[in-house]
Amino acid sequence: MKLGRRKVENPATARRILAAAERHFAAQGMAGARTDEIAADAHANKAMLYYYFGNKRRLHRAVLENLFRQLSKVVYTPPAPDAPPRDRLRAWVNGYFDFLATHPNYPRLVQREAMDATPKIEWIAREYFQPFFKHLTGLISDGISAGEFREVDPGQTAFTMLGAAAFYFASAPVMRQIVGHDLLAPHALEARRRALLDFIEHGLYRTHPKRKLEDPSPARSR
Amino acid sequence: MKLGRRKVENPATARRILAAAERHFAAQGMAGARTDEIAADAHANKAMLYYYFGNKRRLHRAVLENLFRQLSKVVYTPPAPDAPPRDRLRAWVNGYFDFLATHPNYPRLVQREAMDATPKIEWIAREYFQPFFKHLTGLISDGISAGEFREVDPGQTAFTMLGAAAFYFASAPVMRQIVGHDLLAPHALEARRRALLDFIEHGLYRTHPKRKLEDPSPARSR
DNA sequence: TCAATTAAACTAACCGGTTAGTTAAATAAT
DNA sequence: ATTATTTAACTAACCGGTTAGTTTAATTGA
Repeated sequence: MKLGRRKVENPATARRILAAAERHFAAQGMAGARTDEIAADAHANKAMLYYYFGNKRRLHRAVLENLFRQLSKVVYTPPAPDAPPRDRLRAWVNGYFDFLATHPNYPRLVQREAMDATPKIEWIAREYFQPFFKHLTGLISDGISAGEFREVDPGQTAFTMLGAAAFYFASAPVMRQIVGHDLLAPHALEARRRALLDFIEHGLYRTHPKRKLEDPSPARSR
Repeated sequence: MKLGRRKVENPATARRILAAAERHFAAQGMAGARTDEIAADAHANKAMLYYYFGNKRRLHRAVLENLFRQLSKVVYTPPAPDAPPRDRLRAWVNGYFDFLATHPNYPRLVQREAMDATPKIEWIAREYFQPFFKHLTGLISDGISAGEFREVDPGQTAFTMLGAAAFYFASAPVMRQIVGHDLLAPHALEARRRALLDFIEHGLYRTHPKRKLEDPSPARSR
């Protein structure tokens, strides 16, 4: 027999706090973000932050895990498990790119963690980065084995791909001042996606698909 | 004319503080770094920090400007101003790579600034990032005009190159946990340099130089 | 039906450790 | 002597976290 007010598992306040925290942690970092500002931004009392998340560090961790969970759902699902490596890699890049584009706080949050020298984030490396990285290098290795890719070092190539993708998003705040337009605007994003795939392709493939200049290519496989 | 002891331009204490601040700001960020710890790391009293640099923000700025100044000297000097674009770009990449490798704090410091949304860093964008970026896109444009490079978007290609280079160094702290060895060790750095140049080359060049598998290539042009 | 009960959700005010920044006085160099 | 340099001790403000208490609403019993 239950008494009292029923507990709702994910109340609006907690979600607002999580969303505000995500913005503030991405923009200012864990040390720079202010709990008062997060609470104000979430239209909540500061104590609610501690009521729902315990302390600042656990709130920060909740933000990261929430994003990692969403990323995992997207990036590990092979749309065509036995398609040629070339297509599987392109699908992976597109999936990752879509995630970055729709979660603009993610790149800065993880880049901040990646730059952190403290061992406090070992769980991130073990739990999320490691499988993520292994998955990508696996895709590249498959392509090499199948003879579709040049005989590159998969790890180095993964670094290059991840850097080329993440840097664009993580640096968007300043780059806006440099190139004069918003890097996250829809048309800019599509241009970036195309440039990224083009560069990966010509940097990785052993055989370059012939491309007629005036003939529009068939619809991009996503 | 005796004016008493002239204020020395760059006394040992100030240099030690600057070096310690560079490490701490790179590892913890502006907000996370502690002035007491910087002072202790520099074997100086905290007041010295304020005596020489005024306040924390100006110390941070001094750290950045010191690095930017060093970078400018390296990366804008064309070793062969009328060499073919291909060689000039490779020289540029090698110069930038060398700077990153010898200044391991730089990538994290600038990445932190690049991710910062505040307008407080406008001077960085205008004074350093903008010319730096323009210079690189200029090199790429030259290569396209000369017919040596594919007809890529110079800005997008610059993003890719910068990201591929910077990400490796900025993420070195975590990546060490993921790949199991130190990314900044000398042999790892040389492997990275080769992989980076190889990827840029095959991603950018219209004509791929033939390469014999067993024949060691001539000494790398640096 | 309807007040009593109970737990969840929320708030305002406060606390205490931390941290950027200051000061006054001593020491070193010329 | 005079000025640059260095130090320990200090202060004011900030900020993460707490607390004591209030409000809201679901449930229950008569």
